[in-house]
Amino acid sequence: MPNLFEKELQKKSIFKDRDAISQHYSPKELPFREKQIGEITKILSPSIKGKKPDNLFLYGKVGTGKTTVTGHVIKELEEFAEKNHAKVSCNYVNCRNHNSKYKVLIKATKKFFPEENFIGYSAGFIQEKIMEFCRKENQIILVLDEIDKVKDLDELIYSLSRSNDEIEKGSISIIGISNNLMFKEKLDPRTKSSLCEKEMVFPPYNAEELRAILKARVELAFVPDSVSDSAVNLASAIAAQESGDARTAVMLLMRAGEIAENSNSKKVTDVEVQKAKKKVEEDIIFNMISTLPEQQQLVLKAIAVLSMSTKGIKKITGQEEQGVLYSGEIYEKYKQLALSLKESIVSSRWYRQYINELEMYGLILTSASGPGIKGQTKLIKLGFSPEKINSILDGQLGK
DNA sequence: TGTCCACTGGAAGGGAGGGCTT
DNA sequence: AAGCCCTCCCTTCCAGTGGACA
Repeated sequence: MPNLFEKELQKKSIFKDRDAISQHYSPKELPFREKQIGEITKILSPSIKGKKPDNLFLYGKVGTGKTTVTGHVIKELEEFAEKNHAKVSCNYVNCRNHNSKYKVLIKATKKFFPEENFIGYSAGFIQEKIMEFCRKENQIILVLDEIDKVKDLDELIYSLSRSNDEIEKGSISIIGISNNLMFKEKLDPRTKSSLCEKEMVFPPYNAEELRAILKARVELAFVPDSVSDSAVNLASAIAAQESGDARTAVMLLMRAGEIAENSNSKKVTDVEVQKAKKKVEEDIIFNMISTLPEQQQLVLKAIAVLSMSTKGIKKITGQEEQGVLYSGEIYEKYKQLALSLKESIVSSRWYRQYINELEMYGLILTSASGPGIKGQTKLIKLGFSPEKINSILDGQLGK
């Protein structure tokens, strides 16, 4: 009897290199981003000569290559600087994990003084440490990814730019990256003008571009001839239509590959991509629901239960519609459910807040009541099938 | 036209918990 | 270690809204 693992590893896989199609893989080639790479390179090049590059602000939707492109240019810059004995030091901070001025400074300092631990020291002290590093003629490039997550960004930018004014040698430049297009407008005007000395937009990829990107990835990740052309076309068309997001496109293909593999099929075709699309969507809904607070899950449950009952049938402007509910009756049902589960009950005001959030997540659709309905209320409808949502919730609320 | 109804969503504030600061 | 402050989650209060009904 062969060993279990031996058997498993001997299975023929349609994946050649699974990593190449995972979310974390950063490709060596970055097609359709030559222009952006060129511009960033140009903006950062003064650092080699010991001059301060302009601050740079990059924005564009998720999966348009902002982080990958920046990472690529920075790697090249560091390599070149080292070869030419230029004192350039690049530092990447993801602000999702380091979401305050203090945390960003701590993370940034760690790279320059890897031996020391600054947690507990005041922000001023830490900043002084960074300046000390700059004074040794160092040019620092600080990449702040997901910069919109920093709570006191105005202060961070302000104090960094002031440090720049105070030191005579060396400098700190900031590359801010954000996928929130509205974010820039909300900044303090001074922060804005300081951060956005140079700006660059990463446009979404179109279907053609996505197809080329996917094709290249398929060659790296899959065994030859295991993915049909039309599967690639379909995946890129879906992604282009939904977001122009390369990450979604890649994920779609990876899931399709897994589906093909699990069903012992030797080839990824349209069918697998369609299935993958459905699966990805379900995963998203599942994740969204399972991270909701319990009370909010109960509100959703109330909507699902009512949608399935005859209460969900309403006559609005003469027409019968299935699954449309009034805000008031949902609140009543929610209270009932909470009571039966011995849960506490949130106020009606907070319930409305929950409803608004559920709409933002796309789990429900709402509209204002019009003629034919007494009073002023919200009409609420589930965004997905009540049976499906109900079954997910049963798994969650049982816990 | 006025009153009632069934809500909506802003504002202010409480309190628990967590993290920065001293 | 202790204090302080901030954030998050939530409540209370309330003015406002658009339709029904007399």
